[in-house]
Amino acid sequence: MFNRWNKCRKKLEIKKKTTIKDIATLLGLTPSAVSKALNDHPRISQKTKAAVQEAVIQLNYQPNYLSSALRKGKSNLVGLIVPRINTHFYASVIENIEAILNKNGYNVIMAQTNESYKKECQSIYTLLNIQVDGIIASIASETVDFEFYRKIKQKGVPLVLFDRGENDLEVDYVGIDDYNCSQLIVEHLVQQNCSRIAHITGFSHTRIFKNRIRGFRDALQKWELPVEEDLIIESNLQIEDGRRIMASLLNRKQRPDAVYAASDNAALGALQVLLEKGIKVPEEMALVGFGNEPFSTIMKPEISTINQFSADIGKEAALAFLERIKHPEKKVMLNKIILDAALLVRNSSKRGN
Amino acid sequence: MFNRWNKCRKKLEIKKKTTIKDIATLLGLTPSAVSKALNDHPRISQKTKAAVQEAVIQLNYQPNYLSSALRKGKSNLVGLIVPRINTHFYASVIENIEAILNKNGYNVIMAQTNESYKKECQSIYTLLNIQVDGIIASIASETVDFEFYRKIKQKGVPLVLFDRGENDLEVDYVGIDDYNCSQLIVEHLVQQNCSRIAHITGFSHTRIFKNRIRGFRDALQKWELPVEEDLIIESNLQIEDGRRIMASLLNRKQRPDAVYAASDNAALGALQVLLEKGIKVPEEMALVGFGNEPFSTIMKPEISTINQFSADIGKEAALAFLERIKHPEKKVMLNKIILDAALLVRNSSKRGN
DNA sequence: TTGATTAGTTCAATCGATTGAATTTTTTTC
DNA sequence: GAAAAAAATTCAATCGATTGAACTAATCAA
Repeated sequence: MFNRWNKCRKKLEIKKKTTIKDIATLLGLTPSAVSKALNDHPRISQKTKAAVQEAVIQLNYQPNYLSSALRKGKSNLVGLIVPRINTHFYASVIENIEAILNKNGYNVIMAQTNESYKKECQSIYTLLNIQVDGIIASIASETVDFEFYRKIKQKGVPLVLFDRGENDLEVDYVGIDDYNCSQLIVEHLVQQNCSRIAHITGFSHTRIFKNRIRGFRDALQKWELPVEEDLIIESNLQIEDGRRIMASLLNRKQRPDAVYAASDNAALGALQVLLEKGIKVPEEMALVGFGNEPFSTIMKPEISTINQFSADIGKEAALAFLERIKHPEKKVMLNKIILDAALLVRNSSKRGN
Repeated sequence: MFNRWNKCRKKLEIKKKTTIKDIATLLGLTPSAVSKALNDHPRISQKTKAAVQEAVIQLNYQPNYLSSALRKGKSNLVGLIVPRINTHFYASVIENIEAILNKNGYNVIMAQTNESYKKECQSIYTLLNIQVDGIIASIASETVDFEFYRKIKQKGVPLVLFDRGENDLEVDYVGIDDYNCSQLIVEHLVQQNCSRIAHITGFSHTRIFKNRIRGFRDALQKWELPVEEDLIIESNLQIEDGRRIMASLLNRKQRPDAVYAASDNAALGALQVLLEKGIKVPEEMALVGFGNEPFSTIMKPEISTINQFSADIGKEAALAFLERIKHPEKKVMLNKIILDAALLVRNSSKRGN
């Protein structure tokens, strides 16, 4: 099939793929001399290099990436595995990873897992198959078995995790201090005179949520508030879950006076219910989200949230990969890069007292 | 640098890259026999094929994608150029393109232009350099010169455009009927007894916005409303522009009684201003957006908008590419696939009359 | 038994660039 | 002007899989 196409192109003389051979012929050199000239080899004269550069332009030469990748044993491709690209957080991380890697001669191959373990395994398999030079990933929420990630390590392919990481894998990790974020939020809410704080969290097998829960519990104790287990509620953190859980919280005899949601989506769902029921925010119920998604500022009141500085996370993840490539001899081990995050206090939790 | 790493791996015997050679040695065959067995060549016996399959599992063999790509002259990579991935629309298109192409053995390389012409040119250059088997793109808003896209065509690389297309390029295009969408919206607003409709549009050199404007004008005439040129306002369609333009519209002596924004973001900005100024929506000002971004339903009132069925756009774009690959002999020409879009009437434009 | 078929493999070239060693060319030195 | 040193280039193997042609067995017909 493809051959027919190639032949067809040849016949029509559309196919003009220039190779170093063409340049060599044109200049009366050998392909190897041309290759060395292109790679700025010290043993090639300036005159020749200049001539080759000229010919490159003349013949509109583009090096065949595949052949050089094959020969050099590296593809200059980096796999990027993310749960979803449709949040501002991931979009921003991706944008920054892409920018930095592009600048360093790498291209990014994207794979979305849609939070599915199966899709994640497939993606890893494919990326390894394509011979990527490294993989940067944020683990799907479904994933509890890290066998496939271990396979990446075994193959000697650099692996960097961000946001959703896993200590046991003992690889580079870039993220924020989730434990501390919970502490910040609780501290802030306590200062706003809240005393019964509910926490809508994600799946507790995920490390980041585990940490947020831990931080939440410890902070309550620090401020001498009772830890009520039934105020810590697991969810998928989507809008619907936020609505559902908020509604159920409101039905309790003893309502909480503040809600800390581990995502802006959940916070948004909660806020919608509060507004619909005419409950005053933040007076009757203070609300804090997580992630600083753009929509957190479009509601009235604007939603207080944690700014994760997604751009920095992307940058650091890309840099961690480049560092790994530069120093392959370094032993791969758990290397956590914890970035600052900041609490953005907005009207959903700002009681004027 | 990389060689050192390779040597290092060899020394540590981590490097276990099995090649067809290894399989050949194990089974007492030649590499070519193994290759043919793997590719289900008719002249290889079933027995041998079975043995090879067994060995593949035994040795944990993964074919070297680079070498086969080099030999076959195709990379199984498809370039995907989008302005931004941070809207629901593009995220959804990408998700569906990826799903379909993956299923057909292709991998997707993503490039974001951030609406920049320069970045777009770079992306095209890189993708061609990587020898992608095709490019699926949505043109950046800055782009007015299509030279680089022509280069794709010249190289014989299949090109499919979606959403932001260009007739002159004469390639496959997948999109919706923008002209008709404007007509739908005007018709709806007229039926809600609106008579002075403003239109916040995008950069008018972009074909889709040109079409929406044309549809808007024609619809006004059809309904015998005057076309007031100063009610058609160009913008970058972001929230801020929506706010700014809405504010200026409100300052006019003769206010419009409806606004049709060519993006949900612009509609959102407009709505914020309206709510802040206490103007009743839709009674005093009806509002319609475009794109059905998820946030269009989180405000009160919910924003009426156009559902572009982004999933279908993605699917069709991927299929158009596959079709092109399957029939390379077909002459490349303008081939428009226009999908249905639907007006979602919500409270921002639903006057109870 | 010989010649013709067919099945099953192997051979050898190829894709295009890279690279260390070898060779040729040029320059320097005595 | 010959020998030595330095510079520039060529040689040839390589990366790993693919593929048409060639070759060897085994099977069949006459």
